[in-house]
Amino acid sequence: MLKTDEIIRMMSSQGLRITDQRKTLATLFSDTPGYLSPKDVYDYMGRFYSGLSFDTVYRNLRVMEELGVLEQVMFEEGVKFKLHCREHHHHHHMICLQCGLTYPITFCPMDQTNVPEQFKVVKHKFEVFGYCKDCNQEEANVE
Amino acid sequence: MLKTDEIIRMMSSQGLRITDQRKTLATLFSDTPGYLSPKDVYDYMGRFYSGLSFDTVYRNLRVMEELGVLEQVMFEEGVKFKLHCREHHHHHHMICLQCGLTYPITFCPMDQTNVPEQFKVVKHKFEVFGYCKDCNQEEANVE
DNA sequence: CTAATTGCAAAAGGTTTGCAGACTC
DNA sequence: GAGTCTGCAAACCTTTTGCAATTAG
Repeated sequence: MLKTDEIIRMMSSQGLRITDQRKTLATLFSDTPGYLSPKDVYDYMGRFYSGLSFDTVYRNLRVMEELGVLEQVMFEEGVKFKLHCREHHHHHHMICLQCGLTYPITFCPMDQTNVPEQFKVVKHKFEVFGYCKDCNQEEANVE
Repeated sequence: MLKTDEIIRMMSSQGLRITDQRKTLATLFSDTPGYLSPKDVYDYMGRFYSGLSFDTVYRNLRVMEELGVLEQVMFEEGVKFKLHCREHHHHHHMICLQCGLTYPITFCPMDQTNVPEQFKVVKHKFEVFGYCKDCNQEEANVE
């Protein structure tokens, strides 16, 4: 995982200015193991910046994504962001529906997929959703 | 694939009224091998109904989805619809980025995925994107 | 004839853009 | 000091909702 100051350094080296908000964003994402929606980010940031506006959050998410610090994924509920994986090998994710935590899946199903003769594969998506150890337990306790 | 009159019958048997628009919708989807966005549908329908409104398109897409005639999938570009697969077995899709055509993939990667001890899997997604035979050829011709 | 469907208008989300003042480097 | 970033306001796009008129069964 990227640490806060690595993120800061990445942004700074690209000519971006390091504002308080961006520091807080860097900390937020380096402390969060999973995906965050723009609203999640806005709510979190709002606790520290009273006059915070949604557009700034969006702008910073975009900037950080274009820079390769964050990666963006489309869920049923909308767009979410997380730190860009630093894994060197191609991999997929197992994602907790409760807390957003992700585990890497090293196995890639493409290796075993029969592609029709003239179909040119460009990309693929393999995602597993469920409840992680902790969230599973919580759920069990509630019942 | 479902044929137009099967779709009509399904809708009718659920107490839905069969309007001209719904007949056209049924035809559109039974003739389309792939995914359509609400806008695609609206544009197509608009050619036949001058006063067409977007909300009616949405309402009908929703109704047909709730009825199980259509299935809805989230792509990067937004929501899209296609005829609900009638395949009996669980399967995945290979999707053409150009024309939206889908091929079924019978192989399911979940069988070979190592799930961490206490992770409870709820659902998964495996999709392959690329260009189908026809669109591949077109692309080749353009170059 | 009755209830479902449609178009219109308007609202509700989510996301983007232009601008002037504030701030980083 | 120059140029970037921020908040504000407003625009934009997609999707939903309430209502009265229309239409299918």
